[in-house]
Formats: sequence, structure tokens, C-alpha cells
Amino acid sequence: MRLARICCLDLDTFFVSVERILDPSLCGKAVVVGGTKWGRGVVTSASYEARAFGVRSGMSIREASERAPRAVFVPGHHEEFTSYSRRAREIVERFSPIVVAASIDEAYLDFHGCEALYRRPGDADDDATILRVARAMTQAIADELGLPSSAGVATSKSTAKVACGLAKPAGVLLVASGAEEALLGPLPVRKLPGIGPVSEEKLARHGIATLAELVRAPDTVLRPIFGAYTEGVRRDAIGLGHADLGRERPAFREHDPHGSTVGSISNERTFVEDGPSTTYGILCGLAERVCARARSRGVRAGRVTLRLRYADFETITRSCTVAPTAADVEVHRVVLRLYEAARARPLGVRLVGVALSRLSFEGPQLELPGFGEEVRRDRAVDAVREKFGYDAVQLATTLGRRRGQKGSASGARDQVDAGLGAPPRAPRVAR
DNA sequence: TCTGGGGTCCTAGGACCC
DNA sequence: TCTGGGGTCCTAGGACCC
Repeated sequence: MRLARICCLDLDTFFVSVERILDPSLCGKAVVVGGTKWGRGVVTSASYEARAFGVRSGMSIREASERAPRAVFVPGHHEEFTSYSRRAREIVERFSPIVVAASIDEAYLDFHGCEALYRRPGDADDDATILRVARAMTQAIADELGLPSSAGVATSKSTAKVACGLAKPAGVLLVASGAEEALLGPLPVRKLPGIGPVSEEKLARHGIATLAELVRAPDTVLRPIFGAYTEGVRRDAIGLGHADLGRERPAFREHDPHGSTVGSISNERTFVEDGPSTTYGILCGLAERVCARARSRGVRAGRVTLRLRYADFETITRSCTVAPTAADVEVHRVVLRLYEAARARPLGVRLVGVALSRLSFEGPQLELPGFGEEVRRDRAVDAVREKFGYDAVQLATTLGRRRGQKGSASGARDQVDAGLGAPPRAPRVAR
């Protein structure tokens, strides 16, 4: 018997809500979080007042400022977002022992088996009990943190998420077992998690606009669109999807040697102007950052990927399998080699990125020549950064970029190569 | 003044091996 | 002389989510 015991909890317009706590004068105003007004950023969160002007998350800041010229644009206090997210999670964990964080502002809970614990004489049935508990949870988040949130409760993760979306803002909706298909059927296909703009468009070409129509569509139509997901999409569309909460993403997970090969760590930067001559310095800075994050998580990467986006937005990736490493110099070498091989077009570059994947937990250190030295050096740098902040120590090439040195790309590379032999860093303690 | 940055998962072609 | 078939790894790209 399927029961409505899976709960999706989502903090409403999370970044905006945190900004309003930090600056109460933003309450009641159209607020857009995400980069500066004239930069190249996009909207990461928009208040309902801003949405009334047609502002949506993912939209460029430029377009948002055209639609809502009088809105308040703020870049966002990201450390505060992380802090509030953690505190919200602590509250949520009081309500169920099974909580899986899906993102900074979203979590799933499993209430199976919790009915007896929460049951009260006034509750009509167990569904009413769980609904009351979900309301108490959003109320606790509002009371203790001042953050609005919504919750959806259903028999599956997918339906719970849809219900949560329907409950917004600041609402709670429980979809009882058996009521799923009636609720989901009339909804546009785009409402189902996993169906994005591309699939929506492909379905539209077959005259499929609603989930009820999707469910009736033959396999010959759905298979080319959803591939391996086809059966899962079909089940989700009638509310018979999985009730298990799945894996927590590595970024939100404590150290877990059993999940050792999943996950990736990446860092990318879009330039203010296309085609800077300091690309090499930026690449080294990105490589250093992902390596530092890998070391802090106690993992090493078996694959290094370079991402490059040209001025016309064509995006390419080049990757390479490596012996597991989290050493700065190794990743520098690989990234610069990939960049040399990848840059074929005589066009400006607007973004570069570095990703580490095939992560494995650090075993005993290998006794390879030079390996121990690199690791010791990186660890020393990590220790200084731990104390004085990330920017306290920089690679010479990265520093060059920060000081605004122009220099040709090949000049920058020479600096890097020179840095690889000798200890590459000039330690600089901030302040 | 076009279009961020962090991720996950799937597909498909080619290399390579048996 | 076209020449099978299966399995796995590597790589590049793309859809989707927040």
C-alpha cells in the first residue's frame, strides 16, 4: 500500500528571503539576486514582486533590469545562504530521521513509520497527522529563522515535488494515495521534474501538452525523447514513481568511502570581456581552487576536464584520464595541455572552466618520486589558507592576473612553466 | 550590454581486447 | 580477403536541476 509519506520541503525565493533578513528595507519590494545590474550575470532568485514584472530565474540581469527597472539588484551574500541553509536543515532533521538535501534550498523527508509518533486525538487519519507535521515544520522554519517555505507530501518523490510547487508560496499540500493521477494529468508536461524546455518542445511537436497526454503516448514517441528515462517518466507522470529519496549529492554528504567514485568538483569563470590575454592565469587559478576543494574533501581525481566557451557561445569540453591526483602542479599541467590542444577557433573566449571527476578517496600515499613533495607543498598552502583565507597564497601566474598585468598568452604560459620547476608560490599573507 | 556557476545522468562513437 | 560479435573504456556532447 502506497502512502503519502514523502515530503519535499523548499525554501521560498530563498536568496531573496535571506537578503530581506539582512536588510529588512527590501521587504515588499521587487528584489533580484544575482550579479550586478550591468554585469554578465543572470538572475538566481527573484521576489514575487519582481516576478510580477516577468523576471524569472536564469534570465540575464540585463533583461531583468529592462523588465523591472525599479527593482533592487543585489549580488547576494553567499556565506549567509550557506549558513541559513544549514540551520534550516537542522530544523528539518528534528521532524524526520530520514532527510536528504537536494540543493541549498530544497530537501526531501521520509515520514514512513512516523505516524504513531505524531498522532493526536484530533487527527482525522494518518494523512491528516502528516499534513499537520509538515505545517508545523514550515512554521518552525518561519518562527526560528524568519524564512518562508513550502512543502508537498505525496506517495513519491516526484509527485511531492510537484505538490510543493503547487503549494507555493508558503503553503503545504498533501496528495493522498490514489489522487495523484487526477492532480497530475491536467498539468503541463513542463511541471514534471526531468522535463525541460527541450523535451517540452519535442513533445509539443507530437501534440502532447499535458501529463495525461504524455501517459497515453506510445513508446515509439517517448523512447526517442527520453531514452532510458522513458519508463520512469511514465510512472512519474501518473504518480507511481519511486518513494525512495535517492542519494544525497556528494557536496551535501559527509565523507562516505562507499560513494567514492561519484561526484565531481568544478569551477568556471565567465570573463567580463571576451578573449582576455590572461586566460592562462585564470586557468591556473581555477585548477588550484578545484584541487584545494578536492584535498579538503579528502578525494583525488581520476579525470580532468577543461571547458571553453567561445564568444558565439559554442561550448566545448576536453578531458583526460589521469592517475588519481589532487596536486596543483599536476592539474595545471593537464589543463594547460588540454587548452593548447582545444583552442582551435580564432574567436574570443568568454568562459573557461576546470572540473575534476572520477573522485576517489585518498588511500595511503603512493611513494612515487616527487609526489610526496608536491602533496606536502599543497598541504602547507592549504594550512595557510585555512588560517588567513584562500587569497592569502597565490600562484605567481594567478597573481599576475590579479595585478592586472597584460602580457601575451604565451608569456603567461612561460611564467607557469617556470613555476613548475622551482617551488611555484610566493607566499603572501594578506594584510 | 545576450545567456552564471554548481552539479547529475545519459548517449553515442571509436579504440581496443578477446 | 570485407570481416563476426561482445564487452569495456575513453571521450565529447547534451538535457536537466537549482
